[in-house]
Parts: sequence; structure tokens; C-alpha cells
Amino acid sequence: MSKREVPASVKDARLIKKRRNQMIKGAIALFKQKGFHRTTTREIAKASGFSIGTLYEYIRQKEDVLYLVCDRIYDEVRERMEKDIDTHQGTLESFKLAIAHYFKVVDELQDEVLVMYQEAKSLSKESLPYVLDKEMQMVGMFENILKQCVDNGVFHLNEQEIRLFAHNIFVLGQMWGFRRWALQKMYTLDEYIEMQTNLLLKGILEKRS
Amino acid sequence: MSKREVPASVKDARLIKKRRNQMIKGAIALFKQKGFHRTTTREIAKASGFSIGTLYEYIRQKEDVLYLVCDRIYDEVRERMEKDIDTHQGTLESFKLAIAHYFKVVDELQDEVLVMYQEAKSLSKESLPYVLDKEMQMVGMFENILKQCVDNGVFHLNEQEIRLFAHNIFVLGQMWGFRRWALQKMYTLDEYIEMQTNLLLKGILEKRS
Amino acid sequence: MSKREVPASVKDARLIKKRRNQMIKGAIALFKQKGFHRTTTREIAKASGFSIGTLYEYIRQKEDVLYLVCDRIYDEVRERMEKDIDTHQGTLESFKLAIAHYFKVVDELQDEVLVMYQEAKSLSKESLPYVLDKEMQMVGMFENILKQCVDNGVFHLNEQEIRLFAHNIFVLGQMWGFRRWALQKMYTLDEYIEMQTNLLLKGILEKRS
Amino acid sequence: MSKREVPASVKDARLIKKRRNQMIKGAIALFKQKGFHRTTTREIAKASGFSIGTLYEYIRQKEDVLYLVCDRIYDEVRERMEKDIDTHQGTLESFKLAIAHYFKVVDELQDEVLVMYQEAKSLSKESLPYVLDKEMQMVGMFENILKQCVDNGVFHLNEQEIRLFAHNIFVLGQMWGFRRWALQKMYTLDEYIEMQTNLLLKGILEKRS
DNA sequence: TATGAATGAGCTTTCATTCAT
DNA sequence: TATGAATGAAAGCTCATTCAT
Repeated sequence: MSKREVPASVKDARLIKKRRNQMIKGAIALFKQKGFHRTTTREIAKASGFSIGTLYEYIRQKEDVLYLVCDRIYDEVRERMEKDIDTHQGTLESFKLAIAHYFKVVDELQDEVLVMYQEAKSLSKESLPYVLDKEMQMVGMFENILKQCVDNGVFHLNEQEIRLFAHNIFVLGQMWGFRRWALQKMYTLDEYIEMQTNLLLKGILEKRS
Repeated sequence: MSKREVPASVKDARLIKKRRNQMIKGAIALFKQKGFHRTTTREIAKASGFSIGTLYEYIRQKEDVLYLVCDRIYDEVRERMEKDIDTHQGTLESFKLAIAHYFKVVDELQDEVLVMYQEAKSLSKESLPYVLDKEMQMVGMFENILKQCVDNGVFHLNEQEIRLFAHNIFVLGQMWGFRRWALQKMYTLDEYIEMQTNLLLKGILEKRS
Repeated sequence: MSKREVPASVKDARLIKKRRNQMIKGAIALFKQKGFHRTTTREIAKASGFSIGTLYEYIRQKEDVLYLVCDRIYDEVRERMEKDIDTHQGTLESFKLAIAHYFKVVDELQDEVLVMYQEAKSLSKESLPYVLDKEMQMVGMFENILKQCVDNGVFHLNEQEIRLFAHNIFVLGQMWGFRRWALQKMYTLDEYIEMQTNLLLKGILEKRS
Repeated sequence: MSKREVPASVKDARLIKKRRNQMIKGAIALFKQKGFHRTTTREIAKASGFSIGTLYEYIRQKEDVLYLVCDRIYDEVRERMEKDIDTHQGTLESFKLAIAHYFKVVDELQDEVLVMYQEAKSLSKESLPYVLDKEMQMVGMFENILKQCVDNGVFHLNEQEIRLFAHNIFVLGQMWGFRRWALQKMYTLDEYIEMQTNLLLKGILEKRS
């Protein structure tokens, strides 16, 4: 799985990359403002700095733009996560740092995350699985971190609990973005991170000893 | 706030209620399948059992249908919650029951909740606040339950924590619906309820004393 | 010719008269504002003080309203003309008075005249002749006045000239209404009357001896 | 003032000119038959020789077509007037020629003039002033001619009279078109010109000397 | 490769007219 | 006679997509 090939008429791979970068950048800006459906292909072309004809040299359908955008956003998030996080330590501290870092990445990319969050459902039956797969990889990252901690005896969680917990972390992170209208009025990002970390951890830390 | 009046050309209030019920029912079925944007007004009319002309006797714009749908879904959720839940007991057991009940309601209405979840953002700047307001009322319900428990000494939480916790409960409930493609493959509803309740509770229960 | 029967479902002639009066009054007010095409039958019904269903008890088609309106406006103009003008004197003074009076009537009914002027063209091929016929009767009135004057030796005009002159008077009167955006900024009604009368008269008054 | 820019999506100015010419020609033909309101945009597109989509590449709204049509007709009328008329001579003969020429132009373009005459009022508040301005320029042309004659002592008229007279000429010219159902049955164009010229002139020629 | 004019299916919305009550 | 809910044809307009240049 991992990547759906979006066919282009143009051959030059270098050019494809360049043009698609322009396209993704322009499209995200537009999708933020008006959503996928209310954005026209002409607008995307214009925001990308080329003509509508050129746009269609690099995609087949409008929906391809959405796929490329979603794909890119996940790459971006994962890249930032991987750059700064060591998922293999398996200590309480590394777990806390991972959460904090993830929440910060969501905060930085909150517009992008929101776009993907709201528009991914408009992907075709064909494209959606690729994006969901990427999402599961992100969740999988949290699973791995948790597993390391469990292996090290920091937490006691079974397989099922690890999975659910990873989902919770993933969603509570996104929540900072998609419920910003409520949350960001009440807390700073740091407060949010601290409170959520506490709540999450208290739930699973071994309390007897 | 509480309700935006959607203007109708027809005067008979009873009829408005009846027709709008048909409309909401038809629209939800369609929005489930194809989303708001891909559903046409003609389809809505047809699914509602009347003509396109009649549809427009009961709304002014397509978007009104979406508002009506969102509004109804929240009423439905709240109604079911209120019917079976006593929010004033302030006991651990009542808290657990409230969560379990909420999760069950989300499960029963999962299509509806998903629709509202995914499409609400397409509401106009004018309508959105009304829907967000309803959402905050739901969150407020959890806040109240938590407050009662805190007052009774069941939990120790400050104002900020209560609020965040209420949001978490709300979102983790919805999560059962909007991440069903992952979660419902892994757990039954009862398992989900039990595990989440555990995780949530362990985080806040007073452990020593 | 003289009148086209607009069929009504209702039998009671008295009622027909009453309802049509309401209708004409309401319609004129609306046509003034927005023209015939932009006025809906619902608006006409409402402005008339009854329901759309009732409206259609007294007409067959929307266009009938326009016909009734045009018909009424001509009656109104003619009625006012006939009330105050003696067309049989054949003196210079009576001619001047007739013109002045006509111009004053146009001024008083300028909205109505404008409506008829602008909308009559929307009448069907069937109705239009009846309205044009009424218009010709008005022109005929001026012809008669002119003829009397010619018979009395006040003017020297042949048949052709009388006819054209009557048209000129008719149109220059209406002009006060339909070019009001220009004329009424430059002249008062009295100035307009005086100047036009002078110009008209100098052209035909016997100048020698 | 002088011209309202009607925005086009297409950039090639040459093409815009060409397509709009087709459009204007097609639209005039249709407006003649059925008026602006009863003509559909699809009909205009078809009569112009292109698709509805293409039509909207060259205008923004249906009303723009009407504006373009009115604008063109005035240009056409003025162009023809300017080509053959010297407005600066200030002789009786040149005045007569100007009237005759104007009446002939109205006769040649009588369908166009009629269209503009009947439909201009359907222009939006935004466009109308531009058309009225053009109309005033035409009237201004007659004013100038009259002024020259007054300066040369051919007529004795004050400012106010010149203005009114110019309006009269303008309207009596149009009258040949918009009352053709009556006038053109009674007179030939030449007769009409001669009679109107006589009536107009006798009114203002200096009679004593 | 890049362009942008052309296309037309399809959208939302309106409104004259009907007819059961 | 009066009502107004129901209808659906038809309107204006948009926009994803194509293709000749």
C-alpha cells in the first residue's frame, strides 16, 4: 500500500515533483479557507501559479489534488515526529516527550490537520484506504512507544489496551485542532499538554508497588 | 440562542413539522451515503417523498436542510440522554452509567452522529454557532455530572480539569462512531465502554487517602 | 373592440369588480417598483389583500393582470380628461387648456403612465390591440379638438397634419413622465407646459394677417 | 463615465470583441422578438453560435448582455450620425439635414432602437446611468446644433428652450420607431420627416423681420 | 510542456398554475 | 367563494474537464 500513484501526463519526474509541490501548497491554503468542495480547480491552478491546463497535466481529477494534499500532510506530520522522537527508549520520560511533541506538531500544523480531518471523507473509495493506512501508521507509532514502555515495565497494558490507548492519544491530539474553537479559548498549549498527559498517565501508571 | 428559525413559506405549523421530519429523515439517509455536498436538492426532495417545489416551501436554501439535520441530531442525542440519565446523583456508579449510556447512544445513532460530525463544518457562519452551542450544552452535561461527583468527594478535580475531562468524554464517545473503521473491528461496544471507562476513571479516582 | 373580457371563475359581477379593483391597485404599486416581469403572482395576491388561490378565481393568467392594469390606467386618464375638458369649443384658449390639462393629468398619474408605457409591450398579441385601441382613442380626442379649431379657422392644418400633431401632443405629454429623470430636473411642470405649448402653437398658428 | 467594463473570464481582447459582437447580434435578434425577459441565456448562447458555458466566459450575468446591447446600439446610432453630419455649421439647412439624417438613422435601426427603448429600463441601477448618459450625449448633439444656429441668429431661443427642443427632436425621432404601428401606416418616412421638420421649424423660426 | 477557450451536464432556485379542502 | 400546499418546468449560472494551439 503506502502510496497511490497519481498519474501525470508529463514525464519529467523532477518537474512533477515541483509542480505538485506548488499545487499542494496552493490547495492547502484554499482548502483551509473554503474546504475542498467549494474550491474550484481554476482557483487551485491559480494559487499554484500555473494554468488550468497545466494543472490537468499533473493530475487526472480534482480529487487527486485532495489525495495529494492528505498524503503530504501525513508525511509532514510523520516527518516532524520522526525527526525529534526516539520511539525506542521505552521510558516514562520519553513517552511524555512523545506526547508533548505530537501535540506541538498538531498545534503547528493545525490548519493542515484540520483540512485533512474534515476533507479526507471526500476521498473516493479508491483513495481513502491509502490515507487511512497512513493514519494507522501514526497510531502504530504510539503503539510502539507504548509497547516499549510495557516491555520495560513502566506500564501494565495488554495488547487491546495498548491499541485503544494509542487511538486515544492520536485523537486527543487532533482534538486540540478540531475543537480549537472551544479548547484554545480555555487553555494554552502547554496547559493542554500537561493536563492531558496527567490524565492519560494516571490512568495507566502502575499504582501499587 | 438555542434555535435558529428556518423560514418556511407554508404557514401550518403542524405541516411544517411533518414535512421537515420527512425531509430530515430523507436527508440523513443521503448525507450518510454521499455527504452534503454531493447530495442534490432534488435527491433530498425525492427521498423526502415530495417534489422539489415542495422542498423549497419548507426551507430557503439547501444549507437550511443541513442545519435542520444537525439540529435534529443533537436534539435526538440529548433527548435520549436525558430520558435515562439522572445527572444529579453524583455517585461513581451514576457517572459510569452516564458514560456507558452516552456511548450506547452514540452507537445507536452512529450514522447520524457521523453525518453531523463531518458536515457541520459546511454550515454557514450564521448557522454554525447554533450547532456549536448545542454541542457545548452536551459537554456541559458531562461537566455537571463531574461537578456533582467532585462535590460529593468522589473525584478531586479543579474547574479546568472538569472542563477538559468533559470534552474528552464527549470526543471519545464520538470517536466510537467516526473511527469505527478501526475500532469496531477490534472491540465490541461493551468492551469499548469498559476499557474507556477504566482508563478515564483510573485517571481521576482518588487513590490514597 | 373597446374591451377584452377577462374570464373569471366567480360569477358575482359585483364581487368581480371589487376584487379586480383591489388587484389593480395592488398590482400597479408593485409594477411601479419592479416592473411586470419581476413581480410575482403571489406578491400581487398579497398586495391585493387575498390569497393566490383567490387571485386565480378572477383571472386566468398573470398577463390578465397586466391587461386589467393597462385598461384601467387608460380609463383613468380618459376619465380625468373628459371630466374637465370640453372638446367641442374649438377656440385657441380651449386648446391650450386641453394641453395643459392633459399634461397635468400625466403628471398626476405619472407612475401609472410610466407603468403602462413600459409594460404594455409585454401584453400578448391577443391583448395588445385593445390597449393600442384605447391609446388611439386618446389621440383621437386631440384630433377632435384640433379639428374643431381648424373648422373655426383658428389653425390651418390638413388631415395628415392634424393626425401627426395629435400624436405629437400625446407623446410630448407622456415624455414628461418617461423622461422625468432629465426633464423634471430642469423644469417645473408649469414651465414645461408653457414652453411646450408655445413651441407647439407657434408652429401652427396662422401668422399672417 | 462613458463605459462600464463588463468583466470577461477570457483574456484575449480580440476574441472578447469578436464573441461579444456575435452575442450582441444574436441577442438583438431575440430581444426584438420576445423582449429581454422572455429570452433565455441559452437562447442567447445558441443565437450567438456558442454554448451556454462560453457565453458566461464573456459576461457575468444575463443583464450584462442587455447592457452590451444598449451600449452598442447607441454607439451605432451616434457613429452613423457623426459620419454624415457636420454639427458646426449653424445654418438652417444644416439643421434640417441633421433632423432628416437622425430620423433616417432611427428608421434604419428601428428594431434596435425599439429594443433599447423598451428594455433599457430593465438595466440594473448600476448600469442604467451609463446608458442614460449616452442618451444625454445624443441629446447634447442636438443642443449643439441648435446653439450654433442661435449663435448665427437663425433662431432665437434661450438655454432652456434649446434643451427642451433637443429633447423634443430626440423623442420625435424615436417616436417614428416606437409608434410605427400607427405612424408608418399613415406616412412614408419622407413625409414624416418633412411634416415634423415643418412643425418644429415654424415654432422657432424668427417670423418677423 | 504549457495554455486557456470551449464545452455542457448538472446544480440550486423560482414561480405560474392547479386543485383538494 | 376562498384558501394555500403542492407541483415541476424552466430559469440562471457554475465548473470539472478537454483539446487545439
